[in-house]
Amino acid sequence: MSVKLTQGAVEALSKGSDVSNPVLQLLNIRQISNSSGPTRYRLMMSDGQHSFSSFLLATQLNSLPEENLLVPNCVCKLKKTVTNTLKDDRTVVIVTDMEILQSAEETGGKIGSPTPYNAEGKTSSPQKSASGFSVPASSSSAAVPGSSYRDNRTSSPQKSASGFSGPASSSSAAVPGSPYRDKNILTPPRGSGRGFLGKSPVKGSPSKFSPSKFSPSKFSPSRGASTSPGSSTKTIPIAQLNPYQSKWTVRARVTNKSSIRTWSNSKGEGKLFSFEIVDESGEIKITAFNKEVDKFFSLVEQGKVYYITKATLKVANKQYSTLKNDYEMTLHAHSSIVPCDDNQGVPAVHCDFVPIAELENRDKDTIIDVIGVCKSVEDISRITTKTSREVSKRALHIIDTSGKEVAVTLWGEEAEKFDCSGQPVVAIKGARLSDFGGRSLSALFSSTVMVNPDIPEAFRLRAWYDREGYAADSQSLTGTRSAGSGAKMNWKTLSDVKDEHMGQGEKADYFSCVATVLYTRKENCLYQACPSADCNKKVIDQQNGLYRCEKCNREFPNFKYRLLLSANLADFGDNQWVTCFQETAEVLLGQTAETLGHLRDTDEAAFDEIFQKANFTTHIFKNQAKLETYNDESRVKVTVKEVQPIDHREYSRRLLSNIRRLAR
DNA sequence: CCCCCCCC
Repeated sequence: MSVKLTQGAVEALSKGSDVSNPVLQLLNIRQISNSSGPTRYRLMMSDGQHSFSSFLLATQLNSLPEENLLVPNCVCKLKKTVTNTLKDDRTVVIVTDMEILQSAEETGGKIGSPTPYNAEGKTSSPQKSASGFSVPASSSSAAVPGSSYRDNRTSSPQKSASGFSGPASSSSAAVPGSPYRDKNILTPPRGSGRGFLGKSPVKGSPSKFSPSKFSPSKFSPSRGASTSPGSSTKTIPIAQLNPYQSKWTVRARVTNKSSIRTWSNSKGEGKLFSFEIVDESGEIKITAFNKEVDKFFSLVEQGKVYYITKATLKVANKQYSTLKNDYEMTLHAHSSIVPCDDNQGVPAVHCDFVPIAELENRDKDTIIDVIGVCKSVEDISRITTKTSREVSKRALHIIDTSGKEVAVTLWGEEAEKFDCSGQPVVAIKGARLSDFGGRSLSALFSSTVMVNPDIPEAFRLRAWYDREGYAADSQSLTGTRSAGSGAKMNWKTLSDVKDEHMGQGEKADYFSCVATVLYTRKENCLYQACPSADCNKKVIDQQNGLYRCEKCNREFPNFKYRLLLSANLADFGDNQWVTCFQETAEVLLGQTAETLGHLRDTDEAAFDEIFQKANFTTHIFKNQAKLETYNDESRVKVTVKEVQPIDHREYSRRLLSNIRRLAR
């Protein structure tokens, strides 16, 4: 047996004590009859010592039983649970995240001889039910929180087996409002001051919220004892919100408020707006529809802190959200949003600004935060999307102290309303990086665009721009058709060039590399060329003081020297022979062809020294790789088109960010 | 109950 059950976990879970990632065996699973809403599954779990049948699977985990993964005898790790205690101290443990550690086949059967756990500690007298589920006698069907949902003291306890029964076999399931028939299970009860939630229930690991970011102590009663107006309910961290509790209040800052949008589809039409809130523990999206739009739209302001309570929690559709929360909220008629003047402990909107120059090294489609001075704007334009919708767009060009510039596209209302007067500082949280024109950015619906935000970065940028930035000769990462200068460099290592078969296709390939000159071949690097300004043809020495150009069909009394230099370049992984023509060879050797020709003829030692000095120098090379066929033999020829000195600051920055990217 | 993230 490779897995070990966590003894004592059943008792701990049922008491709502902290137990981290307990390992339990599933003994039985039952689908709860449900006429509306999603199917619910009830589980009987065992820790080898005790079994307990009041586990309930959160609906977002329904795929586990439906794909026959969660079947009796399999062993599971419960990664996240919520223990809810009912009025009469009965308990239900809702499993909101789990992992199957060992299949039923691998496990082979029931582990140990667990006895039914009796929460009250009374002597349990298990009874065999029709369904084969044994339950403590004292709890009967009521281990399921059926009646409590309705504050239904008058409904007599159901004696039916386990509360698992389907409609035909039991009266309990036929009780109107039985939670498992009622999608209200996802809605906190209202009216009753004591509903489903007795104690602070969330157990298990804080999950994706890193402990460093979310210290539970910060929410301890002493520190987080804020209360919402008109209620004695303590605020709870957003990370602890789930659909299985009622009477919660969160205190959080609005980070991203949408405009009002309308929809019309087969299911109907209406309007909505949404916003996101954050506190120290996490974030969540909130949506308001129709009447709630009228009620809350003007109240909710970007950046402000509110108490929010009585909204419906539901499982978030991850497809549409990048927020770190499994749930989202919908406001309803009884929801309340109250401004809170005390911002203490509620984090301001936090941005992790990426310097514009650094965008070159980030992957396409990455979501990043950026800040810069809006140096210029393009005119607004209307475009038609693939789905033939019309939308406004406007590109801003922002620059930061890295001296680099990038285009950012705003859409729709954001584009129409943007006021570029006075070259404001613009910060965008959650922009998407695109590779259009090299590198550019696009605002999403989930982006927050802030003009002249009150943050230190903005003040620094303002000061920099007004002092010197405005005059800077900036380089844009977003290339334009007219000026290719900002075009993206196609960085390769020399081994990439071979591995990727560059230059072996029909067309030439272009790449840039950082490489060191290992060797320059001084032999035959100079030739005597036609002295005509626009002819570089090699001339024939007539040995009579005249030089003949076949191309110009003329004889000249003179010639000019031209360079055609072979060099061997190396980087850390490979080397490569390349050809440098006149201009690039002159840069590499640091001399003009004329001087070199003269030296060769007059001072051979000085001539040699120039080549020695060029060796082991490192540059940025922009190259062309092209297939060349000669005598039926083809090989890739690499020609250097440009040699540039390395900006070491820029180079180290790129190197570092590449290392970081590779490490991710 | 929405869920559009676009274009050169």
